[in-house]
Amino acid sequence: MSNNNLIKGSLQTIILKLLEENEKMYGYEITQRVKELTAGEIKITEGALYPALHKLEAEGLLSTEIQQVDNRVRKYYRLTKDGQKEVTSKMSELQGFVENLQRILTPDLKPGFNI
Amino acid sequence: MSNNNLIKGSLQTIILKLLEENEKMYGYEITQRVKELTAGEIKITEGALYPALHKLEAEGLLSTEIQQVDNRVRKYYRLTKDGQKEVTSKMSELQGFVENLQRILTPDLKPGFNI
DNA sequence: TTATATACATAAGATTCTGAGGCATGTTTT
DNA sequence: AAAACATGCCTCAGAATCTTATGTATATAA
Repeated sequence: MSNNNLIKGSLQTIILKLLEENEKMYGYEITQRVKELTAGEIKITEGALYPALHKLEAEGLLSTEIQQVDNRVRKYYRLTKDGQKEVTSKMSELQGFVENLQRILTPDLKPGFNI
Repeated sequence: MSNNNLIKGSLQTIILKLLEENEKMYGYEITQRVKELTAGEIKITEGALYPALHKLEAEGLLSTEIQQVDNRVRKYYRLTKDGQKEVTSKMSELQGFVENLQRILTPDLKPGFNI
């Protein structure tokens, strides 16, 4: 909460990873999933989410599909083939970054410790 | 260094934590320390570092002290009392964020696992 | 003498976010 | 019935943080 601004750079990875696990999701669903997974501590704002989704789609990592549910429009996103490759890449990138962060912040501990 | 942009938001924490461990450091030293701790994988650019240091000083979290070393000027930074409190706060914030990130990205694992 | 290392700094531009607003429908609360 | 909340999409001004380039200056190594 206080510092959602740490999320910068990792939102794309979050989106891609959730779509790897769920095959297809719509925007609102993503915000709710993240909220529920983090006990309300991380809230993806719509002003961040939708532009991110549009960008990933424009890059060819996501494809979309409109569905009508109860007179409401839903825009489902799913991974393209390129998107599937990108998940792996982005995940190991983030993993590597977090490990480096730990090396800087906890100099007494060595790689592969508990957080 | 494909993605140093993941660092957004954590640079301040890195600076504060390094100063907690080392009592006083100067800018260039910080860039070198981070490079060495991460085997060259994270490079703090000067364009990011100096504005961050100035901001932390303006917020009263760091104090400075100029020293002349071999005809070269060094500007040493150290934590103020407020800065010392802030380290703890920023560290638990970052820790919490990383934990939440893990909950989102590795739904099969539960809190307190190995990275 | 040219490049690299040390050491500070600023500034334009890019990226990514927050916060506010807009539109529309359905349900629940007062 | 009206107001509030939930679902669902979207955009945009402004803030924050970064990259890349540039500038200044000294010392050392090639």
